[in-house]
Amino acid sequence: MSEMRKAYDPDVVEGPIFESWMNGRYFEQPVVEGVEPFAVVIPPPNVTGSLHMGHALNNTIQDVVVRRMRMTGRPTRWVLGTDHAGIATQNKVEQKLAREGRTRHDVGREEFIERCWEWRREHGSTIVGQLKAMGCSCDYSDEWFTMDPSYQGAVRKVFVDWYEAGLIYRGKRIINWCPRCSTALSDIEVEHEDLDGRLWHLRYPLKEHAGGIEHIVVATTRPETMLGDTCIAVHPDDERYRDVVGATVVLPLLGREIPVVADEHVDPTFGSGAVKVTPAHDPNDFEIGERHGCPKINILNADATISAKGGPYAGLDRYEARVRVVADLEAADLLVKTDDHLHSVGHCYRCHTVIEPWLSDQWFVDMKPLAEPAIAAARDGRVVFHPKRWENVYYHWMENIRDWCISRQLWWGHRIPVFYCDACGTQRASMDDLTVCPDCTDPVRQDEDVLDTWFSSQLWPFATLGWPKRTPELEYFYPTGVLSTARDILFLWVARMIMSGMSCVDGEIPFRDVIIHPTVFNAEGKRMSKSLGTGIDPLDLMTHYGADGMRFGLMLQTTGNQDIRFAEEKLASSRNFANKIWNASRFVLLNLGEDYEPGEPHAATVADAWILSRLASLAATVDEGLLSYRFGDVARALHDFLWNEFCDWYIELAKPRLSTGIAEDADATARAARTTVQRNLVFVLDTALRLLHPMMPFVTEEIWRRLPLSGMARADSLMIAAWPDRAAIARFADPDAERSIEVLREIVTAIRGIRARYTVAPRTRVDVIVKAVGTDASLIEDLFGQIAALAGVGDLRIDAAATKPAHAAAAVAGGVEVFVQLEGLVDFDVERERVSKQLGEARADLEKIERKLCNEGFLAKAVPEIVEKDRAKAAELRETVTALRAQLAELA
RNA sequence: GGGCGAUUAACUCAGCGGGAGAGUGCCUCCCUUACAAGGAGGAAGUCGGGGGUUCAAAUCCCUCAUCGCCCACCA
Repeated sequence: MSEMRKAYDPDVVEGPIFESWMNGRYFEQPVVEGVEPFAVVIPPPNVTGSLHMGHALNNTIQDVVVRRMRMTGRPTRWVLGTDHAGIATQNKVEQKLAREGRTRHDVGREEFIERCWEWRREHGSTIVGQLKAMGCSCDYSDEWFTMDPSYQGAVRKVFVDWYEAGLIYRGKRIINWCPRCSTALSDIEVEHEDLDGRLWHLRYPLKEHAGGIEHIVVATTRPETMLGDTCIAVHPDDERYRDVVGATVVLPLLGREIPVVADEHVDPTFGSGAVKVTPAHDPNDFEIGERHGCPKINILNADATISAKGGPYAGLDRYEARVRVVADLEAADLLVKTDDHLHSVGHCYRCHTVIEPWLSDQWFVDMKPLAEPAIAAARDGRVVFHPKRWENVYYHWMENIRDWCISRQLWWGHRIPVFYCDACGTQRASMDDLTVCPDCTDPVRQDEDVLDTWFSSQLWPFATLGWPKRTPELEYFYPTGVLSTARDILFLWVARMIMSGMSCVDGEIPFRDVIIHPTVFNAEGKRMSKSLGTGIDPLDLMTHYGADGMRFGLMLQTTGNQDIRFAEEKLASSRNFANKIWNASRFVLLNLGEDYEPGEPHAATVADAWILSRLASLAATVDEGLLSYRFGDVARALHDFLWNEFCDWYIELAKPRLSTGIAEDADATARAARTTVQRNLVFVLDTALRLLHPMMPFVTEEIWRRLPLSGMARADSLMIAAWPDRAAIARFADPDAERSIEVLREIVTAIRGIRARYTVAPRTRVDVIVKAVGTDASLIEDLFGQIAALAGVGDLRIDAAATKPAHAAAAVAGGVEVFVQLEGLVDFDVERERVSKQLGEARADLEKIERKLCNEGFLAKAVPEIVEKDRAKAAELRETVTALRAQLAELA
């Protein structure tokens, strides 16, 4: 094993460590009969994607959960794979073709799909390599892709099953059409954005006056859609329009005659109370049209130009047509007015083009029957959301669920397995590719469309375990344990996995715990976006801070909050933390030497008892914290223990025994003391490294392999070493020792404070008198040597009746007085100012607490422990005030 | 229109019913044989405003303000 460098260098360490994990095949997990397993499926990144901050966070979370579980001995598999990402991949390949001056239609469907596979072969492993760089412990030997042949079989099976069960149907509906992607989208793939628009008020003349009315005013935000109007609707109870219901309106510009109908949907208080109805381009208007038997005129082509139905406007782009229609209406004096109007406009979630509601034939899934059991699964606690509040978001969506448009007019994806026979007019879904009609033997044609990518990714937790085959993996690892993801795909993916999982796998949920992690925003609080240049590349972060530094920095920021405003300084401090641990470990290892005999930890001194007690507390905090997914709390606890307790105090407290025990003239007692402290250092470090490993896998592994462990404690890798048993470590809990070290820390800090105030050189010893009585005195007496060592004290004396020597600076710490002899150094003005300030503060505190103790309500109603605690506090403050008064008097 | 989250030190955030904390930054001193990516000491906050509940409120309730997110058939 190589020499430990002075500074931890992730570049040198991470590669070989990861390779050793791969070689050890620790990531792989076969079926082990009779032992309860634990599985996690990775949210499959898009095959087009590269690692972004959301991935970095989410995969750190999963790796932490998975690594902890693996160390507990549960057979653990983290299933890996990528998503074929229909629209995203198709866009990439189309862009590539465009650079060759061609479109997908030039190359044809077959070659285009081959191009997509080629693209996947070239770029598809990018993100997997990046996961490895992060140290993610996925099973890389079992990588899935949502277009794998077996996965295609699973998708097809679900489609056919649901089709035959009547859950999938085809219909002519208003769907969301993206003119740029040239495909339908589901409702939740549309992102609504409030935009400043306009509300145009148009005057539609009646063919013949009715009830004294010559024309009806209607309002619209999309004037060009008037080309497709097929009726005017008013509310049935609206007195103003009572006489025109049933009358005929002459549609401006086109001259089409359309009726006025009465419909409950119209809000009589909005605008004029009359609505133009365009059944082919608005979902509400579609409903009205259905109810009144009005024609549905589609005035838009797939690319959002005006269709032949648009008369003189045919061929114009939708926005150009808008301008022309408005201008023509104004010229005809049919434009009443134009208001500014803030309204919500739908955009494609892939390319942000404004979508058009468009009437077309599409495939849908009837969701209500699927949603019911999935709602019940959350209600009865089989599926639990973390944080819990997301459960309500889930219920709200699931209980108002609408049918899912699953057909996409793309080429890259799972082709809809429905075959049409034009000869006998039948259609059927089939597991096998059909060429001829089973009924009439005429040739059949397959549906041209592919399925929504989410239709295939919803099968991820069971299709990656071999479903529809009843594989041993499926029987063993399903349901999985944890699903961690971002909140923006709660509906798109998580809810649908629960529904499809329960539908396909015997009603069994796909996972028990759902972690909805925070969204990572940049330092300005804006969404990280590659295209906007507001993103941060996790790979850059890893080169600066190491994989461990990035991971731990993210964990520190993963609190209950729903957003993270990314703070890079947390990564810097995490890198420093790795270095701190590295050096502390180097210190421990350098102090083991030839003479080290491994053995059990032992609380031989107060310091030993204290650090073992703190370790017991840490083990409990980390274990409970990870089980309840409170990553921020766990990271903080590890950081505070290792840095502020182990490094700052225990190692310092250990130094005298280490050096004394190895001196030439060391006796048997001194040598034994050295051995004890060595064993304690190794034990505490070993345990802490195990607890830290899930969050900082590389540095912990590198150090741990160097520790001289034996027997049960040893393993080939920390990855597969035993997770600390917090119940077993709990035996070290020692509140008395914790209090003692607290007093020691206060006294040492007080002496150091005085030294700093008078800039006493580090090597200079100072003489100190401690004024203490009773238990304090004997406690301090026990810690004499250690206080002296830590505070640079020469002569340390304890005296119950001491008064402050003339040339001393004084401090009050933890109820005892400390006098530091500083011949000729003390500045009495400085001391006076300081002591009187402290006295003021102490008196204010005392006054406050005494008022409280005089309050009868407090004495009667507060819990006894609190009253007792405050009484003790008051007593201590009284002593402090007395001491400070005396000091001030002496300074006068 | 409905729902959710946030508002604590200059910055990023913990704390969520009993004496205001961390990291970063800032000030002073120190290359003391684990660590200068460090050590020691220090300054810094009427816990968004206003009500209320309670012996006790940063913490619970109401309300207002500001910022952010989600859902909704806002012509």
